[in-house]
Amino acid sequence: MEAKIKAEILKILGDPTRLRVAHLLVASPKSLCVCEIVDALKLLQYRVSKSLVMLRRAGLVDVDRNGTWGYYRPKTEDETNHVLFDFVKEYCSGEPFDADLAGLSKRLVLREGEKCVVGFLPEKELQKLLRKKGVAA
Amino acid sequence: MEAKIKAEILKILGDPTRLRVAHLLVASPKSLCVCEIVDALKLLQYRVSKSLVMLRRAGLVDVDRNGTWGYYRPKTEDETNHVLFDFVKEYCSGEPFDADLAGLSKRLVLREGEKCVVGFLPEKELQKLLRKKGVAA
DNA sequence: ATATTATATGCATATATGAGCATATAGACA
DNA sequence: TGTCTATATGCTCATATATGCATATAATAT
Repeated sequence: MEAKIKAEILKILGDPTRLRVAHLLVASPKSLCVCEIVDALKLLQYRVSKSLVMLRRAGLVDVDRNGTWGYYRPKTEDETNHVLFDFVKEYCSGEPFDADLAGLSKRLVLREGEKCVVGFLPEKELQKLLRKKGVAA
Repeated sequence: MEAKIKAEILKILGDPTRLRVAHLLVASPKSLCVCEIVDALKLLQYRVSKSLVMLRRAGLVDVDRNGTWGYYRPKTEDETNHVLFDFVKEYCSGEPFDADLAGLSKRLVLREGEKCVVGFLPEKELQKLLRKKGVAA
């Protein structure tokens, strides 16, 4: 039954953590690795990791692995997903989604050559590195 | 937290029965009473009734009561819902959603003066009444 | 080799949810 | 009043899910 699958997918998005992760990926112009998502959303690593597993199982996201780092992105190859992604982008406005995106922009400053080169950091450490890069915290 | 509420709403839609009911209401040009939904979707009355309660609690649908009959409709007064409804309409294509709408059209033939005048019917009874009205089953 | 780091996962437990059935409520009408 | 009938809801059970923690895995760096 097709309704079961479609409902299943909505159920996956029906959790605050997963919705924030999905929204971040959908709204981000770049693939993101787990540590970047952790820092942007300020969530525990295992929570993000588990969310990504479920989003992947649901066929919503995919990962390009690059050594230890995994770069996640919305699975746009699947035509069916476009409607869903457009919706997520429009539906997830306001807080905390805006703050999530702001957190992500900051964190992405730490990339070097389009690559993630640090893991997830305690807030203080992140601020310090950002100052070093000359970015206002 | 706003994400919690938005996720909550998606979770409500994340169940096949509720998704079918929601889609039927969103796609229907008219408010529908419970018995019409039951016949269109061929589900048990208490399942439809419970789904409607949850959709109502989530602020997605509303009811105009008319004696024993309750006419349900998507709650469009809530601006936030428009994005959601547009999505549901687009996302819920194919089966069983198309068949649900077809079942609804047939059932709506039984209305008299825009009002529902019969409760939910066993399949045979429904067919008989439709033939009486001169509609191909 | 060893240590470190990024990411994934197993497990225990508490809680939530769905399915199914019986029954309550309340309006309509004889 | 009493009986239909449309709709709502209470209850129980089985299953599913979320949470939190500890730890596994596997690539990298020293």
